[in-house]
Amino acid sequence: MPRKTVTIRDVAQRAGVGVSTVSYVLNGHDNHVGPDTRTQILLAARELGYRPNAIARSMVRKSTATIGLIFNELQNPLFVPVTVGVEEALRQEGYQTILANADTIEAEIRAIETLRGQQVDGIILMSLSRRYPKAHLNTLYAEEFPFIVINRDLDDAEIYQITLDDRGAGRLATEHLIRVGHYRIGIITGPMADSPNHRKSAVDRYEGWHETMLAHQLPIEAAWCVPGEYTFEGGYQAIRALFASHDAQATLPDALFVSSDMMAVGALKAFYDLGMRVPDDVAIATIGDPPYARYTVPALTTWSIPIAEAGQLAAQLIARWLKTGQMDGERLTTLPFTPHIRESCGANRVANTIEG
Amino acid sequence: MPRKTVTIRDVAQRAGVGVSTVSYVLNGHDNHVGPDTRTQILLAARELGYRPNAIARSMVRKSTATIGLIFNELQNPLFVPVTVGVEEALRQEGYQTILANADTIEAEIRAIETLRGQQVDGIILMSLSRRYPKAHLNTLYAEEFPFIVINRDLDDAEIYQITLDDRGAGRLATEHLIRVGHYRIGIITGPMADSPNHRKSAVDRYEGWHETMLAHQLPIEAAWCVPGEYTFEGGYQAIRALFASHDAQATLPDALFVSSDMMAVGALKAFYDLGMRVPDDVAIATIGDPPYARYTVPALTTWSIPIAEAGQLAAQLIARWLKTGQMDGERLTTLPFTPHIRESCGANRVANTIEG
DNA sequence: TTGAAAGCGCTAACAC
DNA sequence: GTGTTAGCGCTTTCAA
Repeated sequence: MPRKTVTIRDVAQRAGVGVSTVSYVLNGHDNHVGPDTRTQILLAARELGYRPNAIARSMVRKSTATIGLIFNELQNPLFVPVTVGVEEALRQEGYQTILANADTIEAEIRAIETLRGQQVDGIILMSLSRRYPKAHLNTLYAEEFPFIVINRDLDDAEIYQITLDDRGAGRLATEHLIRVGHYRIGIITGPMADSPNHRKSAVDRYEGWHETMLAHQLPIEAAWCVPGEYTFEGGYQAIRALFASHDAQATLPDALFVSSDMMAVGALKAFYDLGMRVPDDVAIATIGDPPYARYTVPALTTWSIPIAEAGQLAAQLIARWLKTGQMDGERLTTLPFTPHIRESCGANRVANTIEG
Repeated sequence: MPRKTVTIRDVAQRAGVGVSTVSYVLNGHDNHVGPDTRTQILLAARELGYRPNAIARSMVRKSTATIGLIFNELQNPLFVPVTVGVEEALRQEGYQTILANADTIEAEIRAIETLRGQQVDGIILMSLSRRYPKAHLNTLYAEEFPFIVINRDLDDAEIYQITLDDRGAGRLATEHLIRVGHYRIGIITGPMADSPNHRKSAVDRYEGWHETMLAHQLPIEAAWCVPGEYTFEGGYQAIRALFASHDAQATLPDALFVSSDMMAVGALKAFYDLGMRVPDDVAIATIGDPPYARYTVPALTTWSIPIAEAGQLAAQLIARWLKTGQMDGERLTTLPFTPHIRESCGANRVANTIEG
């Protein structure tokens, strides 16, 4: 049967003391409480099966030790790693995580209201890398409400943000391809500015590739830049378009920066269907390291998205913010991608040449 | 600057009414409130930027409209779909989701305490399919606290549970293989009872395969049953063990029930390395439909785990429980797996024979 | 139709 | 050292 809830009052009564003493002991503010009183109280609490009511505590403390995590696009594969990163880091700092989904800006505004109504101490917003209206964020900021934005294309020097260095990733991947001995390097892009599904990361990765090609004075063929929308299908079709239906005497790239893992898997399938071998006929470098990236044939050489780290960092920052009551340090942190060199770029060609 | 929090009192004052009237109006219990009083109140609330304090409300209502979701193993790929299923369904019912991680039973007990301390209205436990101590669940049950357990090997007729029909899935996959024309069907098993990482699902899937083979009077060779631990490596090694190092005159299976998707990917790679073709040389049916299952070469024929549905159902059940104040209906619901027939079992052999 | 007032369970001055 | 008490912001009798 549902036992009547045990309150601090019951404990006090049972221990034969006042409620405040119980409160002190239970909260560890008991330097000034006699040791036997203390024992009595602890005992009484145990016997009664007392469970502190966090809600009541929150009300007087005006802090709930919970923070809200708002994400848009549940189906986004980045959702897991952020949530994990946030949840773990927050738990270590003594905070609970409340989840809120928000597919649109209106929903986001509503979620923020709800979360604030629930008196969360802070909010972490996990986004697609895309530009959104930001009036509601400015309001939050003006009210000095603690919040951190991850991976949003946000043009604001004041709001605390964590972004991912997609441009750097494009650079690194392209440089790796060059280092390994390629110079005819094409790119399969994600949803660029002209796509309805536009992501800033697609543009950034493209720019990383582009500036690296420029820096190395490598040829940039317009035909070697094919859109793939970050999807398996897109990657597949991009390869078909590039390799299957080309002019017979056209030069083709011998390496590809495929700017997302899903597209890379599509590309792999396309090459398989085309009877071309990766990395022998064409090398592939990509971005994003889902669990299966190491199990494709060949395993993908890729740069992983530091999204769990972003979640973790956001959690730590906000925890510090709440503890110190103010925010210091950089407003914008940009996290680097991590390389995972596997098989899809092959061994170093230059080295091979020398050795063999 | 952080505006001082606006309370119902402020609104009442500004509207020139009592707090209770404001409360009535704000909660829609205003049949008996004069229309202009009503308007005044709404106006005042808007002007002041009033935001109801859910914590304070919870305290008096003794209900927080939040439910806790406890999962063990954050890295479990099933985590996303459950969370999504739970969160979406709960949101529709007007509840918030609080996340809690708990890798061990001790952590689970603690998480339950914390969550109850936070006055969640109910708890959903998402588990590995494994047997755990359950005393703490019995306590919960005895206290009539609303909670639902998903996917735990729980021997209890009273606790509300949702389980997944792994055995049926094993049956379905094996039957499909038979239907398509195979009868020498081996199995790669997951962590069975003898594994330190034991999962009940592994045993169930095995049994599904076993009883189907029996039912069809098909040969069951001990050598065709190889353990793979549900991992890529395990799947890979299992195939090597089975096909690479066999006695020359030994008969080999022409089809395999690979009881998890990850192992199937490992198997695919092993067959590739062995120079064997799937499904031509050997057909593969598997369990679990991660996003990449359709993008492998060949695409996997598989039965997807109804885990999002389980989350959704759990959410709906618990919402109903909370609304009606009691639980009715079945204590145990077992959810079926859904087939995704793709390429790894090949076309129907019998049909091929007839046609060609 | 409306308002005053009594708590919900807890914390933290403040008094003893 | 320990107890009394005043709220935190809200809902909901109960009177008016």
